[in-house]
Amino acid sequence: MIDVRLLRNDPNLVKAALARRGKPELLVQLDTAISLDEQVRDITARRDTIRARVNELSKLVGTARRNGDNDEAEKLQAESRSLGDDEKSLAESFETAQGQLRDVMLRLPNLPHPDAPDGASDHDNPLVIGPNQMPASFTEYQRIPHWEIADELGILDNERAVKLSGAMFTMQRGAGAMLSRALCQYALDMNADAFEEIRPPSLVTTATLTATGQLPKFAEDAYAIERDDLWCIPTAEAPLTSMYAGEVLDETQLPLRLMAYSSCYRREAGSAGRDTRGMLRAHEFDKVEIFALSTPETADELLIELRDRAERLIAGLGLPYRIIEICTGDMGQSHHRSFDIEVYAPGCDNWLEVSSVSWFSDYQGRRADIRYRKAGEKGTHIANTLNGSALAVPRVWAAIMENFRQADGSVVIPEVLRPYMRGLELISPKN
RNA sequence: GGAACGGUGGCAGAGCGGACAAAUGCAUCCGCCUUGAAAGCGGAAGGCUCACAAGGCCCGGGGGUUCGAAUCCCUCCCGUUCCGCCA
Repeated sequence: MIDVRLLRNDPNLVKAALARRGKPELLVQLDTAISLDEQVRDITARRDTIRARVNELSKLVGTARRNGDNDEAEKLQAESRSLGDDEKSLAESFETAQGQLRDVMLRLPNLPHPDAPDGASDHDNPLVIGPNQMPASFTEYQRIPHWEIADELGILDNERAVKLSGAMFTMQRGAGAMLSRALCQYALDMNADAFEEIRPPSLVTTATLTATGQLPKFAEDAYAIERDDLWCIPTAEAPLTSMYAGEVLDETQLPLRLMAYSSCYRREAGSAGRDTRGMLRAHEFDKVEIFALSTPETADELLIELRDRAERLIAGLGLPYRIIEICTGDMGQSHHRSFDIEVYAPGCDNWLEVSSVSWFSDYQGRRADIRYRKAGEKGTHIANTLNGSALAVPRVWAAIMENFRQADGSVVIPEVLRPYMRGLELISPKN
């Protein structure tokens, strides 16, 4: 959520920042929020005046009763009772206006960082790093899509996955399954120097998904378990962010670095029919997420740290990659500033988004109510959140297939993964 | 899932219709004392809203009764113990 106070005190600044997202309807929503806020404050003032009088009268009633002055008490009670009706109706108006304001605020996206590049769509995302590790040319035998390669190797069995769960579910087997697990272990081990490993729940409450911004606006994209009022996490970002929800941390605890392996569940409601083959888009996939809670002062450095860590993983695998920055028109709702790492897959002839690293300023922190206290200072501040996919398994898996395929059809396993694959160096059709 | 008992400040824990933002202890901070510390003595400290003050709100969440609710009633959530089920 945007800070309502900022909206109140400097509406033009907020308008200018949101305008950069290039969606005129946002400015209309903004005006709605501003007028609702005025309403709420007006009602609050009137309601509180009445409450103050009722509290005062109640005290007087108590005194009168103790002194045995029952006539006076009756009189005061009558006055208080009549105020009660006004209070009640004002309290109801307050609830209504407050609810409307909250709903509008929850749906408003975050303000882009001043340094985030302007742009209308993903075509305007500037290249920041790379392409790196790009070979001069690709061979014919690398120009095979991974689903064909994997099929030939017998390590991907999507037909049976569909039998079990329906379209857009995948299933790896044998060395393919081992490769998925190896990628996760690799990502976790490479960040264990600074990040505490968490194994979070995969099912979370509505409040948890609201804190990160998936709800209420993007409910269609998430799997809901209605009977128990739970949601399947679309990313470990959700549970990691809400771990400290409602808590007040000490500034010395920050930055707080966490990482988690989890399965991720996405309905992919808006992308039916896209990337249906292979591993590029699935309802369930594995990912290792890295996450940080920080003060606003250190957040920009942390963003680069997280990006560097994600880059190091991809570089370590020897895959061709590049890093782009997300422009204002392509930014996610909660994002303040954001980078994507893309890997080139010669078989698909495509740059695949394998990691997204973002800074959320205090947008999620406010929704989750995560605060910190500075030593020797009164009051609390909202924490900043940052996160990034350290490694999203399926697309990296696919890129490994296509980049490291040999003339004989076998696929070389990147050296860094071999310790996690019982020493296996090569996946060949015989395995 | 069933039963019983609980949920109060950083922690422990009293209060169980009116003077309660809430005793007391521990912890914290500031004085005094001391060479320094401990002990002792005295004092200060909750959060949110808010330019500030005033006012309002906060005793697990929500609703109700009442002139007035931490306190009574309903409901939900969570915890502990016992039973049931179970990897």
